[in-house]
Amino acid sequence: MTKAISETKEKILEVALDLSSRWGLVNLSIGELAKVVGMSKSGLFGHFKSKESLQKMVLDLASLNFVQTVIKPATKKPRGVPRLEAIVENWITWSTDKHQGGCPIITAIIEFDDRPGSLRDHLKSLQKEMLEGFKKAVSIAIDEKQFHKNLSPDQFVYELYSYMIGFHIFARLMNQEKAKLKLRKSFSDLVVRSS
Amino acid sequence: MTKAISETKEKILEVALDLSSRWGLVNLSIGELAKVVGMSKSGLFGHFKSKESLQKMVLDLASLNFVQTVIKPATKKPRGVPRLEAIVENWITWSTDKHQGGCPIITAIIEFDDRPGSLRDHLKSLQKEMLEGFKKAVSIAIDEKQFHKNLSPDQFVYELYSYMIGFHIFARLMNQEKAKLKLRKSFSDLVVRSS
DNA sequence: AAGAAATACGAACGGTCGTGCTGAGTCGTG
DNA sequence: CACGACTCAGCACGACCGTTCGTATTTCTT
Repeated sequence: MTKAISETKEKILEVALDLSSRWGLVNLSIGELAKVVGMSKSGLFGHFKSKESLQKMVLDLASLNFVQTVIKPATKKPRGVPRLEAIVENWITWSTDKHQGGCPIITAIIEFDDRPGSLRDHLKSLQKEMLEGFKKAVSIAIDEKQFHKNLSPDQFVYELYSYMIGFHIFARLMNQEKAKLKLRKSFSDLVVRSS
Repeated sequence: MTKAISETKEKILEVALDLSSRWGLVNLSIGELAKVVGMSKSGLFGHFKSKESLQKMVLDLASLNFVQTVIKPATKKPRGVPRLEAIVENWITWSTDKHQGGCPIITAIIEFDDRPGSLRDHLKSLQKEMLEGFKKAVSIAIDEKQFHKNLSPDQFVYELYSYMIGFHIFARLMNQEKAKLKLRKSFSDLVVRSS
């Protein structure tokens, strides 16, 4: 299924991801994208049969990048709390350093939460997958006796996820370093009261 | 400064707020808006000299509604924790029952966090005002000895705000009733550990 | 009642949107 | 060398965008 992607297509998708992290997937324009990439609108369009398919591929690239920079390095850390800590730190890096416009997935979620269609469904399943991964990491911490027995992974993940999104917004509303401090403080408190 | 707004203009702005809560302020189209309201594009446009001014007025209406349905009723509750609880409950109502597309302000924040301009500045100041209000409510709870002396209102507000936004997203990703339960649980835990 | 101002309309503007078609250039394979 | 497959540019399409203009109708002021 995962066919080799041509070099041009890859380049296009990278630029598209960058643009859409700033202006959203909906307002990603093929003409503008072509201008930035340096090719004609129709030439670029030929690679994707529709805008929706382009958007879907951008989403998949974003989720691939997310796994590669946030999840995968974290799995090399010891099971339990250290792994969760790595996820948070990697996520901060991913959402601030790697994307000019912040986490492109959060942007997409807000954009599509009221736009029915296959893109929204796709996004939902990507998110569910991610949340399941987080839940599993929490369960492992419970198994390792780092978190207490009756902690609800669901609730933990809800709070963690909320802090992350809260950071994403606070970072743009106020000094970004302050927002990082807040996220780290809230997260470590969450860990302490879960232990 | 607060001139009387004509009936037509009010009606337009109400529809515009409804539409933009679903599809965002950026993608709010004057032609579509006119069609829904039932008047001509140019006739509608005449009320606002530009799209940006329309967007600004929609934002102001949203913030006015927010104050009226979330903040004002809460100030009638006893100082401290009951007032904070009222804010949370009113906010749930505001973001789920009163708007088809969820809290329009959150949508706008995500849309404009990377779009420099006067709208973004306006939005930022509205948000800061709101956060200051929350902080004040927390400080009151400290003064009333309901929260312990060395609690940081800043950190409390960050967590509360994060839970709210987290709810906004979870409600669309999963069963909405479950999301409400999560928000209420996290909030009451927050209150307990702040006391 | 007469004039001024506000309101709303239809038509049209230049521009951008996503998309389709045609044809030229490039490439690997026989 | 010739062939088909692929890649990309050029051009054009219909639709919609925000905005302007001229004009008819209503409403307010005097």
